[in-house]
Order: sequence, then structure tokens, then C-alpha cells
Amino acid sequence: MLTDAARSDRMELFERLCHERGERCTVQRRRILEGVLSRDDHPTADQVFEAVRKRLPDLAMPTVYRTLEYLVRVGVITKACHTGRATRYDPRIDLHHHLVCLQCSRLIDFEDAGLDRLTIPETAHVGFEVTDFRVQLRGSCRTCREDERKETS
Amino acid sequence: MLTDAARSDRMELFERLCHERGERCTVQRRRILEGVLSRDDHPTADQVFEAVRKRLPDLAMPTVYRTLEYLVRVGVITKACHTGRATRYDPRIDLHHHLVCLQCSRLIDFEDAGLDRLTIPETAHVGFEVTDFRVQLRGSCRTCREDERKETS
DNA sequence: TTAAGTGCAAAAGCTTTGCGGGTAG
DNA sequence: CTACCCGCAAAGCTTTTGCACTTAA
Repeated sequence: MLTDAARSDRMELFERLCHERGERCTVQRRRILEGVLSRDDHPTADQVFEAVRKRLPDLAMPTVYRTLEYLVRVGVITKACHTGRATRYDPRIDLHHHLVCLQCSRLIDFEDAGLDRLTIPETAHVGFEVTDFRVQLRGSCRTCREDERKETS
Repeated sequence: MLTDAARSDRMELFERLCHERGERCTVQRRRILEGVLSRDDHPTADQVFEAVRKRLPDLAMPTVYRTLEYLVRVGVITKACHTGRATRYDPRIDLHHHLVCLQCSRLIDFEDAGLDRLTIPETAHVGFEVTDFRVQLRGSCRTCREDERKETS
């Protein structure tokens, strides 16, 4: 979960970038961004919709989809890599890593200085330009392992 | 792309595991597995369906979905982490990494001994059990960069 | 022989599109 | 003012479910 300070920095960054691009900083855009920033999981469009709708009852689903893509384009949120079916958004734009549960598709943020120091190998020979990286540690989360244990016994 | 030898090893592995589990090794299951193994991208269920249907015209979509999940459960293919909407399957079950294009969502296999040697940090304190890992190098692929260059000029 | 697996039809879930009206700048 | 953005309705993909029939073992 982002700190309050980090959240308000990001809101300011958004307002600045939005104006620089000559685009409109609407109530919907601000609330949807706040909606993503106030979560520590990696919400789907639908989860953001349900959360933001509480304070903005007329909000429509297409606005959520359009806005989330817009916020990614502006660079104030990112898309998370996931194994499931619905697109998932990530409030973080800095270097961090994920624990990926292969049973329930849960994504958990994971911080590790050792992983951050990874040297990015050369990818020019395949014509790819690397801007960033993520390490995904795959396995099973606490909840899924506990569920499995119950079933066995 | 897997070599012919690797493909036939995987088919044998599947037949063995399938029988050990007391389940049936049907034509559909074998063809769908072959369908995934003969690609070097990370196909969606629909792409597998279109490819396999050429040799098995009565194949139905629900069979493809059920079978792909089954093949993952048996352990002869894996799910790939992706940023898009449709689930993507990976013919590889060994340690390897991905180049992720943030523009077109393309996933490209990437081999690097340095990345393979990464030491997996401790995750017990968050209750997570790691079985495997992947490094994702994020950026833009050759095709997307060429397209961008065309638009600019 | 017979239970597991398949195809079909239909529903459910996720995402996009087109358009008329509303609003930030 | 007015171009950009929103809400609505509808359509377009992706995935799952229930059931009767088929087939691997």
C-alpha cells in the first residue's frame, strides 16, 4: 500500500502531466486514479468500478476502462502481468517484484534489494529495448496452502 | 520453438502421467498438446483452437479450454504471465525468461545463464512457498519501435 | 462395459464501440 | 464557447456450464 504522501505526490504528477498534454483533469479521472492508488492488491477494472462508484454513483463501466488505459498511457499507473483472464492494474510505477500464486492467480508485492540489483542482460541482438524489469516468484500463497491442507485431512 | 526431440519427449511424459493418474489419453488431448508444443509464441486458447481444428474439424472450443487447464494441472505445459485479456499458455516447463512488450503485449522467450543463477530470496515470512521464478524484461519489441519510427517521420 | 471425456447450445463474464448530451478550460 | 469526455445501450470477445452422446481402457 502506498503512503498518503506517495499518493498525493502521484495525484500532483497526474494533474501536471494531464495539463501538459492538453487533456482534461475530470472528477472521474481523479477518483479512478485515487481508487487504484488506495489498493495494495492489483485490482481489475471491475474492482476499481465497485470501489469508486461508492463516491461517484453515476460512474459508468466504459469510463473506467477508458480511464485506466489513459492513466497507463500517461504513466501514473502500470499494467501488471497476471495469469488470469481480467486485466489487472498496478498502483506502483517504481521497481518492485511479485509473488504469483499459480493456484488462485493472486499477485503480492515483494520488495528485495538483491533482486533490484539484478544486471539487465544485453537484448539488442533480438531487437528489444528494455526499459524496466520485474522478477516473478511463482508458487503458492498462504491461503491456498491452508485450503489444500484442509482438503487432505 | 522446441526441438522435435523435446516435443516427442513431452508427448511421452504426458502419456505416462495421464495413465498414472488413471485418466484418458484422448486424440483431442494429444492434438491440443501438440498444438501448444509446436508454437514459439505463447498462444491463447483461440489460437490453439484454430491450429488444431485443421486436423480435427469437429473440435469444440470448450474442449480446448478444459484440456488446456488439464494439461497445466498435469504439468506438461504452463500458464504465462501476460498483460492482456486472454489467458496465454507456454509450451515450456523449464527455467526461462520473457521479454514483455508493453505496447503490443507480445511475449518473447529469452535465455540467459546470468538470470538463471539468480538466488531466490526468503519468502517464508509472508507465508509464500516459491517453486519457480521468471524474470520479465519489459520494454518495446522491434516491430513496435519500427512502427513508431514510421509514424514520427 | 462404463465412467471419463467430448460436442453442442446457451449463459456468464470481460471489454469495446458509437453516439448524444454534459462540462473543463 | 467548444472540443473533449462521460453515460448509456448494445455489441463483441473470452470463458464456463449443463447435458446427452461417444469412446478409451
